[in-house]
Amino acid sequence: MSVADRKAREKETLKALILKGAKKLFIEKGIEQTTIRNIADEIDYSVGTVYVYFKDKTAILHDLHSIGFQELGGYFQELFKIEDPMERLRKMGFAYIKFALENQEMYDLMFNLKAPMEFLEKSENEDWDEGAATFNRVKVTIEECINKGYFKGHNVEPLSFMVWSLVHGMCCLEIRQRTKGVKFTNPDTILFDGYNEYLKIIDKL
Amino acid sequence: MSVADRKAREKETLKALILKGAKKLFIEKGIEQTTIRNIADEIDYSVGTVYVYFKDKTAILHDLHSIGFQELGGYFQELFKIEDPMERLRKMGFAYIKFALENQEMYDLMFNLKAPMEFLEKSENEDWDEGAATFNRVKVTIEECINKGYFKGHNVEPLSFMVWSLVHGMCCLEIRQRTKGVKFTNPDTILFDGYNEYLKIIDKL
DNA sequence: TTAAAAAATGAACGTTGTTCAAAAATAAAA
DNA sequence: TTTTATTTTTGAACAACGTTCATTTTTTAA
Repeated sequence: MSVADRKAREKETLKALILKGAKKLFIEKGIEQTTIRNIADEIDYSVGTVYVYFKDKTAILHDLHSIGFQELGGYFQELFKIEDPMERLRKMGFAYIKFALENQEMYDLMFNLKAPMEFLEKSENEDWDEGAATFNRVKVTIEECINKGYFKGHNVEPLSFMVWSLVHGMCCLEIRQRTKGVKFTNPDTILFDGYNEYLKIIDKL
Repeated sequence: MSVADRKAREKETLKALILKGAKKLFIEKGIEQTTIRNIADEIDYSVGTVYVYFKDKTAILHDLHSIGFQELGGYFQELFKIEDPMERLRKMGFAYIKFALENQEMYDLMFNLKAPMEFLEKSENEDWDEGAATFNRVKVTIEECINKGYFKGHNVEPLSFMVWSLVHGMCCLEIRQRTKGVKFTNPDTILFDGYNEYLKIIDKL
C-alpha cells in the first residue's frame, strides 16, 4: 500500500465529499441557487480546492447526473425480476415517475439541464452512456413484448422512444410547474391519472 | 389625440423594440448567453432604459413567452377548419412538433424555463392563461373525438394531458440534446418515427 | 424664454464562476 | 532530527452578470 495509493484514495474521498455537499445543497435550495462558494462552505474547504478536483461547474453537474442515473437504477432494481414484459413495462413507468417526483432536482439535472450534455461535448468521450443504458432497458422490455405478440405492427425503437417521451413529458411538465399553471380538475393526481390512460391503451395492444 | 396618448404609444413601441431585440439575440445566441447589456446594445439604448420598461429579466422572458404562444397559435390557425376531430388531433401534434423544432429557443422558454412561471408567481395574476388556453384546444378536440365514439373508456382531461405529455416529451428530449445522446438508428427522423407510432395507436382506439 | 416633468443614462454595487501566485501541509532526503 | 522537495490548500483578484439610482438630457407646459 504505497503513499501514492493512499493519496489517490484521499483524492477520491474529497471528490466524493464535494459531490455529496453539492447534492445536499442542490436538493435543499435548487441547483441554480447553489454557488461554488456555497459548496465550498458546506464542506469547509476553500473555493480553490473545489477547482482542483473539478474542472468547472459542469463537471460537478455531470458527475452528479451520473450519480442520479445510479439512483434511478435502484428504482429499477426489482423490475427485472418480473418475467412478464408487459407487467414490467407498466411498473417501469411507475418507477420512473416515482423517481422523478421524489428526486425532482436530480431528475431535472439528468434529463433537462444543458450542463451534463455540454460537459460531454467538451470531453473526449462524447457518448451519453447513462442515458443510452437506461433507454436500452425500456427498449429490451418492449422488444420482449413484441416477441410475445404485443404491439403488432410497431417498431421497437420508435415505440420505445414514444413511451419514454410520454412519461418524461409528464414528469417534465410537473417539475417545471406547467401542470400547476393549467388548472386541472385533480391537480394532485393528474400525473397518475394521465399514466393510467396510457396503461388502458397498452392493454389493448 | 393628446400628448399623453402619444407618449403611451411610444412607450409601447419601445417596449416592443426591447422584446424584438431580445428575441433576436435569444434565437441567435441562446437565452442563457444573452445579457441585458447585449439587448441594450442591440437596440442602441442603455441598460438603465431596459429597466425602465421591464421590472427585471423574468418580465422580459415572460412577455416573450406570451409572444411565443401567439406564434404557436399561428401554427394552429388552419387546424380548426378541419371538421374531423381525429384528423385535427393528428395534425395538431404535427404542428406542435413543427413549432418546437423551428422555434427551439422559444419553445424552451414557453414550456421548460422557470422564469415565466416565477414571474407569474410574483405578479398579481397567478394564472398561466397562455398554457391553459393552448391545452384547452387539445382538450376540446379530444372531447369531440370522444363524442364521436372514439377513445371509449377514457377520460378527457387525463387523456389530453397524456397526449400533450407525449409530444412535449419528444420535443423536450430533442431540444435538450437527449436524443443526440442516445444513439438512435435514425436520429434525424426519430421524432416523426416516434410520433407515427402514436398515430398508429390512436387509429386503433 | 423659462420652469417643470419625463425619459434616458451609465457609474457603481453585490454576486457569480474562475484563476493562480502564494502559503501551508506533507513526504522524502540528509 | 533537520532540511529540502513535493503536494495540497488557500483566498485575493478578475471579468462579467443583473440590478439600482442619482444625475443628465430631452421634451412639454407655462
